[in-house]
Amino acid sequence: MEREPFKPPHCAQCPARDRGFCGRLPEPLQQRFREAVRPAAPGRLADEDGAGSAGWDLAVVSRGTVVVHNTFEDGRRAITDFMVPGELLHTREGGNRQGREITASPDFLLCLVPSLEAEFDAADCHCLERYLRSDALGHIEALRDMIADLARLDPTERLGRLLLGLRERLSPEGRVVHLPLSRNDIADLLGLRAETVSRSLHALERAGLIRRDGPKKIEILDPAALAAAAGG
Amino acid sequence: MEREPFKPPHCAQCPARDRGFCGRLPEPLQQRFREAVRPAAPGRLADEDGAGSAGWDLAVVSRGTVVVHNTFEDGRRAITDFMVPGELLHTREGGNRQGREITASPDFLLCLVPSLEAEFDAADCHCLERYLRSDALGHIEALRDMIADLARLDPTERLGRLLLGLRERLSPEGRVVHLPLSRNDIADLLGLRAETVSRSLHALERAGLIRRDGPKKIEILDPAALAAAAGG
DNA sequence: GGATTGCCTTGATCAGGATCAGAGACTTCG
DNA sequence: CGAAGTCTCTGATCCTGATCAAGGCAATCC
Repeated sequence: MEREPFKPPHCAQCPARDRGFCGRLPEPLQQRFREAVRPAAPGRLADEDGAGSAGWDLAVVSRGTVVVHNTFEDGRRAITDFMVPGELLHTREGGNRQGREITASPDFLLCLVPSLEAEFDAADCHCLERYLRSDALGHIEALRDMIADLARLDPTERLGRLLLGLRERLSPEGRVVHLPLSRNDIADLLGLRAETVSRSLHALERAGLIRRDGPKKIEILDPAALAAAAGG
Repeated sequence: MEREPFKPPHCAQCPARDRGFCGRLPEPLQQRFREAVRPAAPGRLADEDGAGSAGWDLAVVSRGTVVVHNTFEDGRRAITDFMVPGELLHTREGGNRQGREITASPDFLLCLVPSLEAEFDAADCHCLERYLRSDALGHIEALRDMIADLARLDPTERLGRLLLGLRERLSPEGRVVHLPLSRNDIADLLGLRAETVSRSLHALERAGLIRRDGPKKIEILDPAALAAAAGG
């Protein structure tokens, strides 16, 4: 039986300790990674002028939800991406131009590695870079799926896929999803209005696919049927 | 005055020789890259079962257009991404699951590096990995912008932004854009129908923002005004 | 407690893009 | 050359989701 790997206090308390990016790293890199990572909650995640975009080489969401959104000149808003605990926060320096912002829920916490080269030897550094790129490529595919959903699915189908995606990311074992976003944010994420989100949730409930318990708590009664009803 | 760097025959003939990913590499890595890269036109870019997805570590589009599309169970189709000459083809092994495909125009040509580690020493390899990740992060931002457009812009605005984006990617100096996609493909890319694409092009023309010369050749008369009319 | 505020839900109406239908332009092929 | 096919464009109609409007509910504040 293997020895329990060393876990610094902040990792021991991390709700996403063994899931997500950290959990996917191979031992013993995972152990060294746990020692290098530092928890932090930057006052601002990113400035509008792009200056504060990246004071780190690598950031993992530990607690809370991080949201990426674009705002058009006339005020129209769209949420273009979001990350939950365990997921890498993909950004690059100077990436936050006009109208692009990154915000987070008030309780958020990040795990940061300010400089890979300062914390790891060349081999680990190289290995981490490959993992970072692999994660980025996976993220690209997730964004492409989002694009397909926005282009071709109706509101109820989009909502169904969002619920399934959230379950997979937040509680793969259970059937209850706690929505980390308000109706308005869900609308901005799915290209809808809040009223339509309400109506689509109602439709899913009437179809016997979900059950609602308050506005945020949603139980997926039949994941397979929900997936089938949401375009496969 | 610097000496003209060595360019293998296929690079000398490459329409995107100094642009895109290759052109952005620092000398002398660029030169070594040119020697390592091999032109190829794989019969199939990717299999449905994911087997053929990546027989290479790195691929740059040299000629033609590469298109990523999703198909839903009932036949609805969406183009989720596309690359033009000079751009990196971001994919990862096993990435092509059910309903996701990558295709290319008949004249396409890729530049491949089958294995970074086999072709470059550790330092160059590491440097290339960083460039690859940086490019992937830039691509993530482009996809996020696409998501915002699909979520919040009307058909004419989406088309305007597509035209501006194509100009920037294909001919930054000129004002004429040659559409690499059919009306149907543009519709699948923008979440519309081909009829709506036609009407929106007509609307842009009537507004004096573009001039059409055949279905594929479009002149942008006033890029700034077009940008303003397309949500900023 | 009562008032205020923010968020969610429901109803009625309206408009924009999908859908249906058909015609013209260009290419391919016999 | 004509025929068939594909692609593009235009017109008419319909339907879905946006918009406008109002009411319910919970948390916070005085």
